[in-house]
Amino acid sequence: MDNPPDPVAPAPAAAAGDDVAAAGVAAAMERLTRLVRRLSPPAEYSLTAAATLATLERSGPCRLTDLAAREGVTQPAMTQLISRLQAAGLVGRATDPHDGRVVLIHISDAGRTSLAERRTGRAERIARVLDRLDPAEREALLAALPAMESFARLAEEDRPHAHRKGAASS
Amino acid sequence: MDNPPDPVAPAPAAAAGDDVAAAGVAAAMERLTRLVRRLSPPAEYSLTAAATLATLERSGPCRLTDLAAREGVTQPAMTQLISRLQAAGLVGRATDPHDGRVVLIHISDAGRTSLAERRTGRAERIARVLDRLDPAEREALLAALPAMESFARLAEEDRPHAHRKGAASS
DNA sequence: TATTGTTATACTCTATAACTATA
DNA sequence: TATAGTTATAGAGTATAACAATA
Repeated sequence: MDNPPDPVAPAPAAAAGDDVAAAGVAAAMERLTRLVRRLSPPAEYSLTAAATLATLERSGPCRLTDLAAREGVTQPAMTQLISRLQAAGLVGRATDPHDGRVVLIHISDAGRTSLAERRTGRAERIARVLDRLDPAEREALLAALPAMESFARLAEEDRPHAHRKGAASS
Repeated sequence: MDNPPDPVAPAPAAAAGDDVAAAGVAAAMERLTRLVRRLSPPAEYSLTAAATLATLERSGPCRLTDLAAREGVTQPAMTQLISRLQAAGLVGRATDPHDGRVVLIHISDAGRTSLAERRTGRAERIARVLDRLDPAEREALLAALPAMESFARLAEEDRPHAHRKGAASS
């Protein structure tokens, strides 16, 4: 694939071998990302919407601000997303009795159903591909699932500060 | 951020077979997708733009229609994307001498440089996370990279028909 | 005053439909 | 007529800034 042309480049907190490993992981993630869009149903709702629903299902009612932070979007963006989801009947709003400012979002039964259907559809497609994968590779893929979970968790924790993103040029 | 104490139960660990496996893969992909957006803060250009550039770099000059099909977007969308990338100096257009209708897109040196920078930046972040991953898990993740490649390739072949509208779920 | 959330506005990206040019 | 690409227009999704309500 791509070979880092400079063997010097001392990464701040990474060993030398990790550079190559990271490049491989990066390439794989790039490819898998495109894949998700293809294996997902024709965009009944967006990726963020699906992720938000999943979070609500997994963690229960959640404040809007927390949701926004968790999904990596701004508060206004989450307000609008929730409004769309609410209009579609997939989530509900409720005010916190202890704090009048707070809005608690919860997934509805329809939301759970929709999420389940989406997952089923995608799982079917994935299963079809897995079925055609080399057994050894399938084994390797499944063996790496816990690692992916850990990786994702670590990566989500790894952003106390926004790593100098150069003033977002555009 | 404050409380991600979920004991991590992505798949109801059971030896049921491909169904469970697919669900696990689906969950991992869902999570990794969100991750890509966070680990790719450059936002210099979109995910599709990056993927398109990568395709052009990997496969050489390409017809616009082929690019659109390959990236899973419509022809007009690709026309506009290419126009943006061309305006940014990252790709170039050329007419096919054999067929006046055809437009061949090629990546420019600036495009290659930009792509390399993007990859480097992301690889650094990934390396930082990998560094904190449990050695056994890191091992498992790296061992699964070829499988991910194969999986992605198979999945891309698995769509003889373009997407149709309606009948979204399942 | 600080927070939680909403509204206003602008921009990016994508899709469908209609169009031009070449084969 | 069929194919390759563009233009026109609409809509989703997001961000920043300004605002209202509650603590």
